[in-house]
Amino acid sequence: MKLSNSTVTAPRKTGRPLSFDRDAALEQAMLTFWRHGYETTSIVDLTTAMGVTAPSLYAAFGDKKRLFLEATRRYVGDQDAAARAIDDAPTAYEAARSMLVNAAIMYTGDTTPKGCLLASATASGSAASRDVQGAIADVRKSIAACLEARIDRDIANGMIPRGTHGPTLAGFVMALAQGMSTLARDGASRESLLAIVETALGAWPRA
Amino acid sequence: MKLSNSTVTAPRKTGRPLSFDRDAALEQAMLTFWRHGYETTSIVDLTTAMGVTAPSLYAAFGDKKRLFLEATRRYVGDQDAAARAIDDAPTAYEAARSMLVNAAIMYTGDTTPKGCLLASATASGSAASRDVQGAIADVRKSIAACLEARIDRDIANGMIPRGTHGPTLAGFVMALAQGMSTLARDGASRESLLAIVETALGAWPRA
DNA sequence: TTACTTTCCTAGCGTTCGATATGAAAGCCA
DNA sequence: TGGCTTTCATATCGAACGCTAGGAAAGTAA
Repeated sequence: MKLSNSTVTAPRKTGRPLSFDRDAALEQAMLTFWRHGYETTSIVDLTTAMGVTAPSLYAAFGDKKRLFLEATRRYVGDQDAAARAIDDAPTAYEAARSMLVNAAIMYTGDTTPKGCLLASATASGSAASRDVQGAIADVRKSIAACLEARIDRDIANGMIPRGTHGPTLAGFVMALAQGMSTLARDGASRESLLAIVETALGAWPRA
Repeated sequence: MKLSNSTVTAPRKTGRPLSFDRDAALEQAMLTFWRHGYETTSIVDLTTAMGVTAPSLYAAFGDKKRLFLEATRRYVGDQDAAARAIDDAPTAYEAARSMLVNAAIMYTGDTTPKGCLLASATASGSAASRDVQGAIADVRKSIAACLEARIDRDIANGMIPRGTHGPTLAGFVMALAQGMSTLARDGASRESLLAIVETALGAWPRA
């Protein structure tokens, strides 16, 4: 299941070359949105973090909304390995486990903001940014659908009891992952989140 | 365990009386912050919803920050019954269950915004509002502490296996509650959240 | 060198932000 | 009635917002 779209940037042939590393600037933008959210990050916050002036930002990324969506694709791309792990895991249980463990680790990095960009950056916002909120919600839903599909495979294979409701089990894992983001933002340690994951997996349906 | 502070408003003796219902205006402010978040709600949004001009808002509530904190106290007050239910529940299991069920119901009301104000209103924000984010985090932590104390009682009473780690179990319940807010914002139905709660409770430690 | 293309920086656009000065209006109390 | 207190509506304030016009600068292509 595909979670991210890759943007192919056409190489320039003439004209003055870019004086900054577009990829590194996007990384800084992603980190800034991750830390401070979409609407609550200003253009000045971004230009400061990216080391770029406002006109350069707009020339390279369009506008604030498109920069955020591209930063989000980059963030999700960091989780593509986890997405493949969902499909390729030996069982849906192992898929959910690795997904939650990876989340616990990613939310508590030393060199990155705490929590999850998808959980916090558009958790609230004005009516003017409803489209952006919806775009991030769609990313969450695609992850849930990926997990749900893996769970349904195990239900069909009999590795999960027949009576199990796939959407509920997937929703349970998603809710836990999103909620762990709040705990991480509140200062929870990586170990405490990993312990919560182990406890949560006790709810996995057994034959 | 106490979760909210009540503000006693001294009754006026002289002067022109208030032309609006302060309590009803606060209710509308609370609903607006609930729907759109703290920083992403403007003063114009508030004055429109409250039916009050800006100078009246500032005279009655101080400033935006104090209005939000008072609105938050009002929101938490709506959950005081649930907080007492935690302490008075026959078991920690029943406390967690009623807390999660109440959350699922509260997050999916027909006449209120979806999700949880405590989970979304300050999920992200600029550095300028770090104090407000911290205040809301403290409310979350006090709820977690309340639940954790109830769990510890059951561990001491032997109603929960001795090896159980109270903070982890409380954190698990908190993470689920916070994460269900995201699902509710994404359109999850009340029934789906209640089903997730039932699944999650399968992780509760058994003797 | 001379066009041509593209990015660079400076400065500032119009709008919205949170918050307020000001004086009239509306109630108590003498 | 005449103070006195407090709230009212009008009209902003300076700062920050997202965004861009305009011309110099730096590269390629002829």
